[in-house]
Amino acid sequence: MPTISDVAKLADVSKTTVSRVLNNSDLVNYKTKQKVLEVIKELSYTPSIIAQGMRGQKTRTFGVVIPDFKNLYYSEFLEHVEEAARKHEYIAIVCSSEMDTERERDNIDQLLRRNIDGLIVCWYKDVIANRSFLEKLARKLPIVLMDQPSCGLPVSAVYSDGYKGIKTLTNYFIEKGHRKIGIIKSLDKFPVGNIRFEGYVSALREHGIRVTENLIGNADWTVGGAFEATKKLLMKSRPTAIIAVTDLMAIGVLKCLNDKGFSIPKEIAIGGFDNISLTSMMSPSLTTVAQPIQMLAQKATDQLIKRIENRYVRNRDIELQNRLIIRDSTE
Amino acid sequence: MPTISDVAKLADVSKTTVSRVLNNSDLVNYKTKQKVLEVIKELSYTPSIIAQGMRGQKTRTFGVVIPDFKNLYYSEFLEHVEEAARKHEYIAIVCSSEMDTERERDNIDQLLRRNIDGLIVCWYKDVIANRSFLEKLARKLPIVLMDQPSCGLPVSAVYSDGYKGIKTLTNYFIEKGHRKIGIIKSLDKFPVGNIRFEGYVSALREHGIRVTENLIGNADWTVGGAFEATKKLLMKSRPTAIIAVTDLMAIGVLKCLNDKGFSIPKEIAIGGFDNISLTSMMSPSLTTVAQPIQMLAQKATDQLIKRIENRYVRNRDIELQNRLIIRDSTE
DNA sequence: ATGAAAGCGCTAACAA
DNA sequence: TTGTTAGCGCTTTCAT
Repeated sequence: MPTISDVAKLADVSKTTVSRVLNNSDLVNYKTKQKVLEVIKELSYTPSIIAQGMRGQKTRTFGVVIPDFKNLYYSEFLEHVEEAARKHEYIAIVCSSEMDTERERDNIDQLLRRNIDGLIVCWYKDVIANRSFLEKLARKLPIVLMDQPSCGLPVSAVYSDGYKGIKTLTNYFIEKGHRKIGIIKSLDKFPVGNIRFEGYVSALREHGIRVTENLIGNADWTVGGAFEATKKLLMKSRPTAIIAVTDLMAIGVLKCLNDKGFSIPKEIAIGGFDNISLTSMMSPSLTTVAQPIQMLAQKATDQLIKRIENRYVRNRDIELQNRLIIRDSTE
Repeated sequence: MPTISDVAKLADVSKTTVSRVLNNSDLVNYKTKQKVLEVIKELSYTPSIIAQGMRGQKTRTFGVVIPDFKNLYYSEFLEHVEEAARKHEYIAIVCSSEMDTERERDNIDQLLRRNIDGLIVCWYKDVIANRSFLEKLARKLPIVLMDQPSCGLPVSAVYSDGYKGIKTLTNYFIEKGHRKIGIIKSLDKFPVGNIRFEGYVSALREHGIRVTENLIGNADWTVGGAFEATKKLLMKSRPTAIIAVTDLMAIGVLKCLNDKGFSIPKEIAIGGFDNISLTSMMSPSLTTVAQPIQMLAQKATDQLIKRIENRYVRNRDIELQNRLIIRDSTE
């Protein structure tokens, strides 16, 4: 790889002049500039961002940590983050923790050591329990937290309201006459999942429907996990509708119901959350609460870059609307 | 972020000594080492890989370019690449070109400017047509080409034999008595897709079955594309089995057949390629040619890192075996 | 309008 | 066993 010195030598100018040309300074004579540009082209030279970063403390690179590459919600998210980053000539380094906390911290360490300018954190873990970790991190560089509000932490946050989303979906089922509505929620204390679950509880309560333990299944965030959870749930009860707190899990629910020979939506209806593109390609296609994934990604990226480039930009919570999309898995 | 100088000052030694401690040199007194380690811990200092790279020309970072984040084959591939990279304390920067050539070159440029040590290229584009581009690239850094042989290019390659895979699948259908076997292949001249298609052609020929245009559908590599292609195909003919050259596309085929009310596999059987984890979660579960995705990822990463760390390691083609997995989409 | 020199954080060659 | 010095590729004073 040619360096700025190579260019300088060939163009018979100083490194400074080359640097000026690169940065479009107007303190350089037209002819000189042309000559330098020619040499740059000839050597197909591009400045090393690493070296630039070394000097200027900025690498035009930010990190993205996600829990799981195989969750299509993140696939679509990443696709849009990448696109948004490109527009600003930034590049994203993506790390997946595969749902392992230690691995996640490790990944973040590795990213920090590579002088990233900022970080987008996709987490379904408990923000509060990780408060001090996040606070320490936020002191080092701008952070955007995805899919949940910032809860007073010194970070920006971008999300849609999972509580409202699942509540709307549940209300829809209730309006359609369903009374025995099952739900496949997430294990443990993952606020992203819990908040959605709370929406379900609230909708039932408001309609005077009792929340019963045997209509509630617990699963990790995978298709297979939801499949198993649904199996268990069906041994305890016979709902007329099942909600999954993510589309990926809804696919597992669907598989289980299909295997057992239930007619969908006639015998059991299904609703999901996210609106990943695959939902429309299931049989039957899945009713879901659509998150504006592209907009979420774009807002997150834009907000992060704004904070990186201007230290006076303040953190903020950006809430976007989700909306119910009715498909064939409900009547 | 604290620097090596901060540590040196606080520990009252030189930067060199700190550096020695960091790199486990044994030329440092035990007590000094303890003191330095203490300070390192106190400041929670980690050396900047950027600065290390600036000096030593290595960043322990490699690039991965893929065509599409939403193809679960790549999701799974990435998951395993990440894991393999971690073992060597490398980190991968992933860029998706979203099937856009210009964007891909752009991404590669951006990666190069960040001093990556090597590059894994997932391509279904024509290697030959891009020969000079790849040759130039390979002169700059070690390259591993995925999913197709190196065709004499100065790169390493890791793949399983798509020709043999689809041929095996096709033969299986033929043995089961199928004669009208449709195929959804990829658009244009994408060798990865074409090679698989050739396996289909060869199997038919060997059994004296004519290859008919109206049993062949063309699609991009998406679920939706395959869905449309299947629709078209069914207007021209009524196969008893349909092969898709990727599982993702098989999902599109399945959706189309389900929509039309065909009983699977009784009226029409389906076969795919890749064995992404979702295949077992479709209804019915999909018969497919399993690529050893994890092993492919691991071999690719290991080979790349070997080449990075020892310039005398030679490029090689690594071919792994795929195998047919029978599930419910075929009898 | 141009260039020389210093310095970003680190390591390696050389000296002590 | 430890430290001094130089330099990786770049930008930014500060001179000229």
